[in-house]
Amino acid sequence: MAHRATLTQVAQRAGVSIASASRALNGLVASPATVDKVRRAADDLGYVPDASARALKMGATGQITFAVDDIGNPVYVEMMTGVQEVVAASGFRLQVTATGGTRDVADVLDLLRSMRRGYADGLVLSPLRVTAELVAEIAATPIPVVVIGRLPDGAGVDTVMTDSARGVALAVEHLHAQGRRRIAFLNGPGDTTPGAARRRGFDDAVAHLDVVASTHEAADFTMAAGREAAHRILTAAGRPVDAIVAANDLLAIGALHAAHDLGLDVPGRLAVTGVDDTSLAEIVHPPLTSVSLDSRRRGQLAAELLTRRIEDPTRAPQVLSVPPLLHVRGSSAPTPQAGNR
Amino acid sequence: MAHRATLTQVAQRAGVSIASASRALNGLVASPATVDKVRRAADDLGYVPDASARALKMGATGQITFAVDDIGNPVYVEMMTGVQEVVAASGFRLQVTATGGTRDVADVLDLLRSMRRGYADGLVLSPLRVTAELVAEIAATPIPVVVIGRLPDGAGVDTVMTDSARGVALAVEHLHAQGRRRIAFLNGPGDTTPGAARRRGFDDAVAHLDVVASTHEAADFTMAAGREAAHRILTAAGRPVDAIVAANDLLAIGALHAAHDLGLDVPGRLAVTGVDDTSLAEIVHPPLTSVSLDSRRRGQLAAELLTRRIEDPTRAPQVLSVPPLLHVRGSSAPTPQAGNR
DNA sequence: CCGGGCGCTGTAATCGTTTCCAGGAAGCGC
DNA sequence: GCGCTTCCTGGAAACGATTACAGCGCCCGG
Repeated sequence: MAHRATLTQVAQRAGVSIASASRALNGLVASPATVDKVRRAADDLGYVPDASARALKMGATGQITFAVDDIGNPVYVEMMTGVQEVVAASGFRLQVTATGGTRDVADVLDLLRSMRRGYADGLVLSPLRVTAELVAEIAATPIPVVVIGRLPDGAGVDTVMTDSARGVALAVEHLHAQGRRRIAFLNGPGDTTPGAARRRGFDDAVAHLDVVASTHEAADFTMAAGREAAHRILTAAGRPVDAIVAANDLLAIGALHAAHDLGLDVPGRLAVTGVDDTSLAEIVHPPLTSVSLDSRRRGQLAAELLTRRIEDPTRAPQVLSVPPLLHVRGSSAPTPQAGNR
Repeated sequence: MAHRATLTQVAQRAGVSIASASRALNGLVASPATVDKVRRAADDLGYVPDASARALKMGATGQITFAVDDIGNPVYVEMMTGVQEVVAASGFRLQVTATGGTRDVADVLDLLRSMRRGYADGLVLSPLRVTAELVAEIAATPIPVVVIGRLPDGAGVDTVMTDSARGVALAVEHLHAQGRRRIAFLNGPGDTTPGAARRRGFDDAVAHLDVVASTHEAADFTMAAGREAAHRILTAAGRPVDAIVAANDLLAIGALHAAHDLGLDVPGRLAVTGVDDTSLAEIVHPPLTSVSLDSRRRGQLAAELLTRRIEDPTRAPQVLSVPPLLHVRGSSAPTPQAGNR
């Protein structure tokens, strides 16, 4: 807990003015002799420039904020990794803020408002729910914002999206090709952006296929909610479903558990697919077929958009998209009798 | 991207001096009339105080940094959650920095040095490896640091530890009580702090038990490394082991996979236990018996120590400890046919 | 020998806040 | 009416850095 040296002290010790000291340290015009003296003095004192003072003077903090709704979900961890990679490479520091639970949209508004204090030079945001208020607040934020997700058309904000509707369709088509004909869709809350998109994808996909389809909503994008909802699906009266398409990996894993609880063989009696292709997909048994939306890549792209916009705030807003990709694993294996486990 | 209003503008609009404006907004002495005028002006202009300027003047940023080695491990996510809870409640903002991969200790030193720039008012650190250099650098850091883990005695740093050696012993004793007698310890890198402690715990525990014990090291605290090492353990010549004690959940899950690859029934032929009791333990099948070190609680405690020290930097350094707790689940069920859960 | 240009330096202003200090206007008791 | 306290206010100095500007010495050509 030693005390910090200031530029004034360095200048004093080197016997020059603070202006010269600053110039010497920043590689601006200065005689070799001065540079040498100042360098030595700075080293002796262990001088490091103060971030707040520099930020105040320069009008830039060198920080970027990533706001995430639910740190518990590995998806966001992966996104964060992607963001961090790019952000660190550009010389920024990453600041992560958890905007509370999934239920509260007020939190993220608070965050946006607090950004006006100038904590960071840019913000990456991945909101679960998009309201008009949110869009307005983003527009009013004095620093560049990049959204991972989907905003209303013409929002004029840099965005990285993915076609998760198409992703769900990929899963449905895959299951259909494997001969599954009674497919249930296990969605998260329908009023969230991903919930709405994935439901649309499911509906569109089943519309032109000869399958018996049904849709169900879990209370949350969590494993517990998925397990509970899957129980309902699997114990409902009538002919049993032979496949569950879950809107995300956590829900899918909940479905795997429900199947196990009920003694249903996966993939023999029931196929299950997830979305996000998180690390969890390879951890469970049977390994989970899942649609990758490449969260890490989305994080990288978002960070790139952001750093580019910080450099040149006049750029036209850009919308990038990452295509979904189906990863087939054991949970949707073609034939029952392959019988792993 | 509207431009930001400054206190000067607010004061002008309210027709008072900036001193009065500042006082009015901060609830210091000011007449009701002034407060009213200033409030109104501030609202009109959408004024929010600038963080950098305030930080410069006050010498405090209102930020706390949490440095984590490996965001991929759910343990750290849980710790982060705990830290965030306390930190947010105290009015600080949390900044998370990933200090690269597990292999590089230089990173965390860089981070510590960069803290001297005054980015934050405090730092929570959970280092995987502790070197003399690290301890020295911590001592030289101008802001309070709290370490989650274990430092050399007398380091004089606030610390939150857990008795992970005892934790491993709990697992061993449990397995012994269930009748397991040929127990393998699946450790991560032995040169890490947790690796060393857990190995010690294992050695001590088996020393006074009638078991055949062996120790093995995986390259990393990851599932892939655990699977690979467990393969070696399970295919070694001689009488087969009937239990694997893994040094963490990821390794344990790797072992579950290896067992499955080899067609070994868990818990029938082989019991497996993990450490950390992460959310993954309940995701796998059979659910993993694991020793909880309550990462979230450790995060909370660390954050509390930190905020308290920030308030009063003269406090004597404190070392807190969280006791390990064994959570028995299916992967170590007593008898194959009991099949609980 | 003198003036212009060049290279380097120091003084001082500035970023947006907070806060010390001095001073003015009331209010009060006498 | 006078002195005192009380309350509020504005001016100005910080915090630690960057940087515009002016000034200094020196070299060089004419």
